[in-house]
Amino acid sequence: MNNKAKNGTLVDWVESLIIKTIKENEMKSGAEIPNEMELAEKYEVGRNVVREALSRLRMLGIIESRTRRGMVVSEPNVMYGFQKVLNPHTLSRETILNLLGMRVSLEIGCASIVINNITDEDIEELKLIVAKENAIKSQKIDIEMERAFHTKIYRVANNQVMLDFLDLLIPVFKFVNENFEDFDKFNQLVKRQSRIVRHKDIIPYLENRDIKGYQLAVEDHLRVYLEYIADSQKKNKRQNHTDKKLHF
Amino acid sequence: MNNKAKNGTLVDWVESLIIKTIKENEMKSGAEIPNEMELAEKYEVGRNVVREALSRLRMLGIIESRTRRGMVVSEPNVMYGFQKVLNPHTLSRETILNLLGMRVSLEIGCASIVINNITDEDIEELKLIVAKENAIKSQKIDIEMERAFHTKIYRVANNQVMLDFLDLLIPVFKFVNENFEDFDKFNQLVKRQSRIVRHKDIIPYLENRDIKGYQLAVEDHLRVYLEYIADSQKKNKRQNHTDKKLHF
DNA sequence: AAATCCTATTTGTCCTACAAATATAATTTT
DNA sequence: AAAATTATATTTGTAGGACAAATAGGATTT
Repeated sequence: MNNKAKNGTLVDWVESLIIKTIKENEMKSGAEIPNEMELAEKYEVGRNVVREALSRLRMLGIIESRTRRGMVVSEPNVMYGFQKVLNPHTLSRETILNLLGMRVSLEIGCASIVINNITDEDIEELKLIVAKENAIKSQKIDIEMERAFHTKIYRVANNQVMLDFLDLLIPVFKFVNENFEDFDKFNQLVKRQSRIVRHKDIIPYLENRDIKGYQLAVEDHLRVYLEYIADSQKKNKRQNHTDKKLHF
Repeated sequence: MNNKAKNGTLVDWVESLIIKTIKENEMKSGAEIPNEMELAEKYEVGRNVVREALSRLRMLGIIESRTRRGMVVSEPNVMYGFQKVLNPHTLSRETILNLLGMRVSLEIGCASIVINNITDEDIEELKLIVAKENAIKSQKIDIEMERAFHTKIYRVANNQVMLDFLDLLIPVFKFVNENFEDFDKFNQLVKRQSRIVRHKDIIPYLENRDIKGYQLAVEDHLRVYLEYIADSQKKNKRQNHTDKKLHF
């Protein structure tokens, strides 16, 4: 087992080899992985190196390990690693805008799936959420209601991965609202043009199972973001600076 | 620094503390992180534990480290961790279908962004791809062309994260085509209904900057998947089994 | 002032040791 | 003989020491 660490570290190398083995052998969830000492001998590295590599896979949920019982391949939650990376403060403005774009696209794009799946009870639930939304005027609770509404929609789409993904994006959205100074301008601009489509305006399309109407309504509902993204892409600057304060 | 490892391992605990610190202090890319020994002392754990935790963050791109220069926070590629987890053989059928659904939704949903951004040169490029596609009849190259076309579309959307995401999904799509026995049925069913929309059928809508038409065309282009997803969600079985062969 | 060398620091790797958990084998009890 | 108990061995989790490689920063020489 030579060809060690061509460029990166031994840990990177071992990690890639283990992943490669799992993929190439088409190992399924439950398949056993050799213990740490065996792997260390096989790859001719120290046990620490193997442990670091395995620790990474363990974090992603690719493997599981329990004392004395050894390690097995496991089915990861595909969004688990993603979550740790979604820190708006470390992401570039560009990446954040890209994520915004994905959220908007997903919501518009899943229209036909939503319409196909939605039941009358689902619609009743949505109406309830909207009713609460209208009753309370507080801005902060508004965000919670916004979330409740969209979560319900994704749940109708019957897509847990998408639900997880979009749930992780909520803090990113919040961050844009609170920290991107130029965003508020767009918010007010769109308001002035009175193109605002609220949740309650969307519901009729769901009731009529009108895919195109629903799609247009959602698009208008998310208009602010679409405009903001379009505008930002032109400028395409970075809003990211380094900082060397003492944090720990 | 008590409250050690309530439930998980020390490594999990330290990992979460470091991530927490980075988030709560709003540390930006470039901010310095204490060295391994300091962290070990701070959290009252061995250096190995700290190293494993840091190794995980390093893998995700959350931090970078160079000998003697210490470690700094860095901007991760948000899709880097995702990539390692996307092994169709370990994912459940349900998750794979969810991913299919996301791909389809993204492609339909980014229509307005695409139409807004696309230039005449982009359209010429797409025509070139389609021309090649028509010239060659081989199935295998077809997949490459399929990829080239969609990659170009996402590139027009000017969204690198989405491009990365969908690029990672390509092997998953391939897997569905090759390994989900019931998928071929749908393929042929849709073909029989002659609802097939090819890439060349899509291009006119782009030329006319017709968002709705484009959206419908893309939806039809991906009809197989929509139907397949809808059908599978009804059954919602698992197609995942354990396997204990010797792989290493 | 510039170039060179030296030293201290920090990450990367290897190693040994032991605790905790637990699967398996050995022993005792019924 | 079967069941329950105990003992043993194995494997992961953690700690800590040692050293190599790289290199930032200071000391020395040119």
